Amino acid sequence: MLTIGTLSRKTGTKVQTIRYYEQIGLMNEVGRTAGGQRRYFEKDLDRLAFIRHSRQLGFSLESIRELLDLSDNPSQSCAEADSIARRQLHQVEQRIKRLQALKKELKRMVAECEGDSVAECKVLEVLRDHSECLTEHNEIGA
Amino acid sequence: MLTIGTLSRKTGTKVQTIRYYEQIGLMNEVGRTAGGQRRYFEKDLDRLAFIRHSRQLGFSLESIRELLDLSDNPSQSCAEADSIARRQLHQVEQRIKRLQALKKELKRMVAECEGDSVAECKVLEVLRDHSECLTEHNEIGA
DNA sequence: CATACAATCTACAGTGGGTAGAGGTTCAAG
DNA sequence: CTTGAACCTCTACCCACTGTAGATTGTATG
Repeated sequence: MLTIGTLSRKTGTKVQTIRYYEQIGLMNEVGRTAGGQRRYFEKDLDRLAFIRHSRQLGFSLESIRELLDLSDNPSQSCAEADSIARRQLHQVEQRIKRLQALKKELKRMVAECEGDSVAECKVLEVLRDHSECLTEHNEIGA
Repeated sequence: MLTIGTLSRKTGTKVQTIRYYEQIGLMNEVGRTAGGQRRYFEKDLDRLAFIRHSRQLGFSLESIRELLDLSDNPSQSCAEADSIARRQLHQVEQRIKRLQALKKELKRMVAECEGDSVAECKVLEVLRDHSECLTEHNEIGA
């Protein structure tokens, strides 16, 4: 029987976060002591570790919910889990692309800035006038 | 005199968002018609364009607030604006690094998955056991 | 057995950066 | 003068947590 603090330490998840996962139905509701404190089994620890690892790989809680459902039903096809992972991979690749465009633009901005007063600051000038940009970049909504 | 809708169209910013920027003090409060509708000048349009462009480059609203302050005081040193931009560049580079680690791990996961039932799904297996990962990856808090 | 104190509990508010909707009013064209 | 698009305020919601207040419980030690 594990306390919530033990789960927290073993998975690097804040106690609040574990209770939050329970609240949104990602972690199961578990048994309580007479005094009302949560007590966990090893399987709960495994589930939490799965969740945290998936989060570290950037999966949304919704995707994780689907993955957990699949994991709970071992006779189903693997194709769906595969497709969720591919979707995630695609998203990560898109984000990298966008960030690389940003990086390029920021580098240029910083490199060209050599003025001493704000009046001739290249950084501010570029921000003022989008037309000075070489690439399309749109981080908003990334 | 420009309406909020005109600003919205010219900058690609939702009307709600412009009002939100006013609410948090990023856009100035502007004059109103007798009926209470906002009316803007060109300088407000410029300011909004600056904000949107900065957002597209990934700057936080807090950073943008600083940049606007600098821009409003043209006699100050350029160094601070430069440092904000460098900080942003650094953040973008860090995010790219993290995402590339994720991409690598996801690619491996997807590539190795050839089982047909969930029981032997490599994707789920990797998620279950972090020790199967080659790289450190931590998207959480990115 | 009593006490101290860390850990836990619930409930609610706040983060960033907006977005959506209800329900009402104003502006400008015809 | 009527119509209808655009505007107004206000509130609640999104994601994935995080922080705080104030009360209670569990456990180690004297």
